[in-house]
Amino acid sequence: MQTYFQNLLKEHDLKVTKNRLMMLEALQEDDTFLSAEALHKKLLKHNKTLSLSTVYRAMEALVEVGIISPVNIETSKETLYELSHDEHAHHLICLKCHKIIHFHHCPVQGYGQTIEKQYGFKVKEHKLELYGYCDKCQNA
Amino acid sequence: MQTYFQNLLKEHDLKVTKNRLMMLEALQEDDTFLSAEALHKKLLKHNKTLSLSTVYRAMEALVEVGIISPVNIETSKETLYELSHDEHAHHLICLKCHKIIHFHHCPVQGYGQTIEKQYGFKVKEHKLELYGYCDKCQNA
DNA sequence: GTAGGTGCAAAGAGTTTGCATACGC
DNA sequence: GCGTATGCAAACTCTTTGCACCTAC
Repeated sequence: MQTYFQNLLKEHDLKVTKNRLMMLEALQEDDTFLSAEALHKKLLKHNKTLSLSTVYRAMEALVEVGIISPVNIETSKETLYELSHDEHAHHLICLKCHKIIHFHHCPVQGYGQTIEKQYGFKVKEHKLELYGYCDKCQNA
Repeated sequence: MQTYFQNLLKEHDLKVTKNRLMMLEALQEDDTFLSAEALHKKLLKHNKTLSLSTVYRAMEALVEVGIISPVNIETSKETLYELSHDEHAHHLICLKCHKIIHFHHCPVQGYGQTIEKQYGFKVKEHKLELYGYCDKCQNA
């Protein structure tokens, strides 16, 4: 599995460093969004001198080549990061526990054409977030 | 028109002050989103000693009672504010000139039920933003 | 008169940058 | 060895807070 990330970095002309591999593994392990600070805190166990700015710089580089994706959600001021998925996805965000759930069906698909006709606006991408309460938090 | 805002403030048990009226008028005049700083800069003409923290505190109070709405969009780090509209709306955001256009038809309406069935997630609100290029910027 | 609003300065959170050193290739 | 990555400290941006004073009601 390490080999996979090593190749991924090489493919994008990024140097393979221990720090970057750790970050990618941590993101994979959690399979959810992590803030730069959360990632930093988590990885200090493995590299006591890891700097927060290194995390930010790595996130920047990885976002640029598309290996990871940043998201800014309403329930947090921090930018969160996750491994990019092939599939187009949106998010369910629990207002109580802040858990983030991906869902892959996109109710907005094809809607860009309607908008283009109506507003002369060329839609390139979109962001849909549903806020509410998850299974657990509803029953608590 | 001033009277309208005065009443609006009173209705929500907020004191009617010159600063707050100015802010609401400025937001109305622009009919678009303004950041706290943009609002502050704009109003310094009318009140030379207006403090940025006063703007932030006013925004907080006005958001709390629903007179204005905050939005965090991907093209700006700052929180932007606008007068609340009765109608449910989403946004088209130009990636070049950063203009924001409201649109009122909601393609996600009723979609919450599908999500609730599928994920046991109770949807309370949602946010849809379409990013792309406006009329003008497409032809430039 | 009293509670809430305001200005100013300082603090705080999140993020970015400059620079010297270390490391991948 | 060259160029990128890293650690550290400092700077920067946006926002919040403490406190004394002021103003709406």
